Amino acid sequence: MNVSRTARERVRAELIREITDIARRHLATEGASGLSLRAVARDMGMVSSAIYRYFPSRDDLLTALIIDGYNALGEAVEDADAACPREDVTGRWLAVCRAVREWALAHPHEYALLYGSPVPGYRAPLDTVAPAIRDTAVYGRIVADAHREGRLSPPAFCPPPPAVLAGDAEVVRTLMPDVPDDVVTRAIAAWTCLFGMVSFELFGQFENTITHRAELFDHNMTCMAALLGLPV
Amino acid sequence: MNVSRTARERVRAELIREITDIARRHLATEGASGLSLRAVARDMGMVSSAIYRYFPSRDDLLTALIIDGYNALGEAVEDADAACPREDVTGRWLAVCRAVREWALAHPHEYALLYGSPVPGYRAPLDTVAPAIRDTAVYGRIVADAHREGRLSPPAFCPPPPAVLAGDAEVVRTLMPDVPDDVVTRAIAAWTCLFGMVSFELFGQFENTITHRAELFDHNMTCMAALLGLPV
DNA sequence: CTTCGTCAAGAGCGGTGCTCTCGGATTTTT
DNA sequence: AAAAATCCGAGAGCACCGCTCTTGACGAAG
Repeated sequence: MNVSRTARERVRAELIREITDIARRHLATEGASGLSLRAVARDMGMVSSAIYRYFPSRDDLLTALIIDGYNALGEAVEDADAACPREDVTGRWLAVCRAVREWALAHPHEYALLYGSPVPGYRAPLDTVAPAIRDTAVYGRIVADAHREGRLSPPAFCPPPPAVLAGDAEVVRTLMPDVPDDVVTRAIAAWTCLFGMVSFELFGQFENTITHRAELFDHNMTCMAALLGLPV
Repeated sequence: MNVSRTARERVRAELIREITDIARRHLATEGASGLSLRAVARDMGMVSSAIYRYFPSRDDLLTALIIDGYNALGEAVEDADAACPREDVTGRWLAVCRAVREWALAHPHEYALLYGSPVPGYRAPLDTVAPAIRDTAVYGRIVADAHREGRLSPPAFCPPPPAVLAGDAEVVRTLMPDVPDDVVTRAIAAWTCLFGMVSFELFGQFENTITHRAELFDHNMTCMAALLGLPV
């Protein structure tokens, strides 16, 4: 009965994969709010109600796409990091930045789903948090490596972080062990600046202003590396 | 005939104002995608088709809300800047940062409309660009003032921006006259970091991680001031 | 062979943006 | 003052949406 059950399960898993694939294609062309179960069903030659056998609601389909998106971005970031020599911490940081930007440019609607305005009424389930920090985990490893190997010399012009942030820094340190508080806050600043740049570019804030976006991005991320204390 | 014409025009203008007010209320409670012309019409005791006499499409209503939002944020930023002594450039920068964050926290859905994922299929008309840069214009004035009065001493650890960015810097300089290229790129970095922080906080990226958000925000914006070369 | 769970299909509910037409009111012109 | 042009609200209607419920077919399990 195990084999027969897996027979049914297999076709079911196959259909789920096909639904998410088509949904991702729709997402790429129409955006999150244009994702319609009926359209997906139409593309599959199914009747719309049949989709509900596999995804109980539109939000559940969205959750699947969000998890896939986080994993895709996380994998891109992991690959970019792995392609660098481990001791070249600045190169790894820049590679991660570029990987985020390039993945976002290649999948704008998926990026918007992950880092743009939250979908109203949608509450991200807990299954999303693990994939959501794959990229951040890579980043934390880079900072931790740089710190452990003594390659981190943060410039002294920043005031020390207030003591009240120590608790939050403790939480962040689970991703970048042993890193001191002031480096933690700068790491957050650099990370938010990275996503701020990508979001500005993708969401149209650079329209009619910035034309050489890759160059500006690289330069600003290099400045952020310097702010972090990485050798530039 | 002028007075009679304005009679009609006046009730028309009044209705337009009432529609946008109700729409803004709906936007605040349901978000952009929950904004429905029929619901607005229902709230006004009107029939849905009547709304189209005043806004030819949902996108036009959205445009009105976007323009209002940019103006509200711009005004908040202008007020915050004006409340500071003109020579306290660092204080003005911090006041602007806090004004952006506080306005965003008070009007999350409007902020999402302005700086979040673009509404698919929606193309912002040209009327939005002037209100859209009110806040940036204030920022530019602060940087320009600081530079003109010799209060800007950018730390030397950043590499100079590549020459290819000179053209873009020229465009940005319309908002911050006479500022050198390297300060322009840092100014962009600080500005994107500001909105990156606000977006991260508002869009849920700090969930389960950062609890003292105002303190982290202030500290990071102070670091950005230092990066810019403002006295800290 | 019968029972039971799974599934596709269809009808239907209430909602959406948007269009069109039809009268009535108002304004403008003659 | 009468006639013409304009504006406007109401209603019906189209095609779409998410979602629910029922029905009937099919295959696996006892």
